[in-house]
Amino acid sequence: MTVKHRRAASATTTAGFPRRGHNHASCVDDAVAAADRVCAQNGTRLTELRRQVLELVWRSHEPVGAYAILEHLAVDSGRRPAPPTVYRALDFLLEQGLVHRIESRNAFFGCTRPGEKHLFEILLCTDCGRAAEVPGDRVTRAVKFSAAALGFEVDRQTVEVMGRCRDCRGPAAQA
Amino acid sequence: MTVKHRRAASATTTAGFPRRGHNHASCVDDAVAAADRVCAQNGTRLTELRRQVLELVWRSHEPVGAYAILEHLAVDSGRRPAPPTVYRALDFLLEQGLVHRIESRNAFFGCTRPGEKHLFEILLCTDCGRAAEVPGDRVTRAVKFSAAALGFEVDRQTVEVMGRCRDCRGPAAQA
DNA sequence: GTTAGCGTGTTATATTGTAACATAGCGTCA
DNA sequence: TGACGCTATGTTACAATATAACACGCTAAC
Repeated sequence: MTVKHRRAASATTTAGFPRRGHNHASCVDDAVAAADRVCAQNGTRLTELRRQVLELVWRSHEPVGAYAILEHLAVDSGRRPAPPTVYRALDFLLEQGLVHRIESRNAFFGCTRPGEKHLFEILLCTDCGRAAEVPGDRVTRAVKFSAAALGFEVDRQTVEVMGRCRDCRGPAAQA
Repeated sequence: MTVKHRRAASATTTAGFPRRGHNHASCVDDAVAAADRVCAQNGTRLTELRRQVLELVWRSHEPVGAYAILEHLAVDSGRRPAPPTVYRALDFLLEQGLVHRIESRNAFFGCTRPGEKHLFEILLCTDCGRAAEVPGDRVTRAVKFSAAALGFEVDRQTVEVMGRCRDCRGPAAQA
């Protein structure tokens, strides 16, 4: 809650796929800390349930479905909430900009730049299943450009890129 | 089936949103003609059912859901096929590159460049509900660029842009 | 005319998402 | 303090989207 959180450098703020064997616990911790901060700024409440759901989204770097979260909640806490409970928590987290929705998978994953208004693209590795968020400035400009040519006013955009991450491509791509 | 179809200029090959009051029947006709050609080239069969589904996808320039297609089939032809029937036809049309899927809507709409291997973006007008396909070369380059920086190998991409089309923005945007 | 392969039909069910209403917690202010 | 209002969560029921698995029939090739 103190000011030192404002620029806490960490794995979660790193664009791209994290290295194998990275300290994932700190990804989660950072995400929760950032969420606390963002909610405080926005005057909203990161309740216990919402925090739990956020942690479950951050359980790995693979996008996670709403019903998978529901399962994990059941396992972790013994109670099994009904779907609306999970969807409402996810809606909240989406509104606060703490998670993103991946349309092509009907799944969610943790935002790596919480609290910053930002446009982004999602890279999805079809081998390992992980997702990574990368800044979308360049793509956004390209989108705006072609839209403008048609008199189309851009409100928001979804860019999801399927392919293989460096780790899955093997040593050849590690350069 | 004759060679004159190969370059039939038409509304369907126009990128962007068609003008209000355009001759939509020719959009549909062109789409079916192109489908015949593509299937002939690919050695696949545009069966009656598949043609019907394609026509229903082309019923308007708004993306259409699988169950809406199912409804229309029921109305148009008296019989009500089960969901797998429609999904199989849609899968076929997707494979042949005759329709696109809009992930953020769970809906489908007709490809305006059938038979050409192409990368594209989808513009979705949140006012009138219409979709338009536009060439995605610029966006594709931007996507490749940021992916390459992370050693990510792009296979395919989904770019969906929400906003307002020129018609819906009114005269100010008609310039 | 038999047969292999493809396309479609059919049944059942899985997966994802929401509407609508009930209950509970919690701060505020008369 | 206790009634009120607001937000969050619980609960029930259902809607919307999608697929698995197996049956049947057509047709093209031999």
